[in-house]
Amino acid sequence: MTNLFQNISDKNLLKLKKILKTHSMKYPKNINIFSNVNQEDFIALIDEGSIQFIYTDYEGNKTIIEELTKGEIFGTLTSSIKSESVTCIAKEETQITYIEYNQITKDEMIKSDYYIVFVKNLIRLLTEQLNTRNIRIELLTKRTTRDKLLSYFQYMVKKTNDGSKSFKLPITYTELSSYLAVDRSAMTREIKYLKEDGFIEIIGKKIILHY
Amino acid sequence: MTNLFQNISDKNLLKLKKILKTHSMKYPKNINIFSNVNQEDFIALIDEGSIQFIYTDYEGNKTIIEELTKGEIFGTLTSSIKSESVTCIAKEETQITYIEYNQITKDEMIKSDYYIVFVKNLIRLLTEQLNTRNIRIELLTKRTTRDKLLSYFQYMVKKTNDGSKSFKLPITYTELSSYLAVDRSAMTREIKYLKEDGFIEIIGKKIILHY
DNA sequence: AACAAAGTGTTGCATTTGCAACACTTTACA
DNA sequence: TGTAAAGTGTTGCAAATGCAACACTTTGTT
Repeated sequence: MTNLFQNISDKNLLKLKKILKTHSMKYPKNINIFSNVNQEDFIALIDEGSIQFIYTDYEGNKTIIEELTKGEIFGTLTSSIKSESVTCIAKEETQITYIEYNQITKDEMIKSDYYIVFVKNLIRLLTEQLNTRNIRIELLTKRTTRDKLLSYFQYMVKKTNDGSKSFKLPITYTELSSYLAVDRSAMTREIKYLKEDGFIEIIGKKIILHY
Repeated sequence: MTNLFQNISDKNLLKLKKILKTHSMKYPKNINIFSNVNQEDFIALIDEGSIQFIYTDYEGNKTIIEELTKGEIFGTLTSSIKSESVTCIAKEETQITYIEYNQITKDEMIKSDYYIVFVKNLIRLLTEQLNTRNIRIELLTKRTTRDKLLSYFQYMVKKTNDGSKSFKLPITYTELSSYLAVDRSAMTREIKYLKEDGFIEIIGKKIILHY
């Protein structure tokens, strides 16, 4: 996992942040971030904590569009921040560092020693995010809940990558249903069928694949 | 829409391509791109034409995961290229320019005059792609075909942005069903209901919203 | 420790959806 | 220009799914 400021020494990091004129904000749990976004384009980095982008439809139903945690970035250039029906809330106490987009490409920045490293990190971070989006899209395009689950499980096993064909679910089942965009109870039912059919075995949050 | 080489003069572009050691390939229609990807990380730019990433499941069902056209980029860092079950085919005659990832951050490149511009373009292109992914995810997480369609239509009207509440469907209905991950015939049926319920009006590929 | 809030598992039922099959239209190309 | 391929519209039917309601468990907070 790339860190936006990786390979930059602490001393240089301070200088860099000064040049970029970053500023940080702390948000308590459940607080709505960005009640009013009408500023310059910016990049936001999650220093600590995690956030959720939640879509609320005309009937009040809520869907988690994306969840970002420590180390990930988002911003006016990359997210659906501008949409009225999407709110961004802090899932826990969260600290965010803001970097104005213009600052990144100004002369002083370009001439600095750490510019290249910073830009490299930024590009890598963006491509990593693209990857996570592509993976979710691949899952969401599955025709059935069963296929979504089986694919998600396989993906998690691959990601875990200890020799075993198992993994520990890193989120709640409720969140998983939201991630896969299926009804929670219907998902629970399908998981039951998967167990009955011998595809999987579940001990708490540990899921073992038999396929 | 950002172009990877925008704001670089033709003369400089030639120099830049030399430094980056780009090379281009032409692919005829329906040809499988990347039969064997085991090389360095690279970025691929579509100069001309368009490509599709197609997922084939164990039963042989095909799903279009993503479609990229002229000006868009993809590559080992950003796509599911490595997956065995995903193939990439040229939808029409397509020319692709390859840029090895290492070349972008080598000294000679960094010192060149157009480095900043190039990197700016690259970052903007990546964020644009992130946006298109986020939008598709927002559509795919809708609970029903009706909601997917209504949201997609609204998005298209917004994107078209002539005063009218209408737009011209830029793809076939078959492709739309794949994009929204629903059965084609079921989608056609739902569109019929939407017409009957007065939500929309369709003249060929022109879709007019009444909501 | 005590309570509230969130998460989980289950089920019946209505609705939506996918699937398959078919006829017809439009598009592509040799 | 004629033929094949791809796209479109339709329908019956079976299967999958969402929804609602409920009980129970776990987690979090004061």
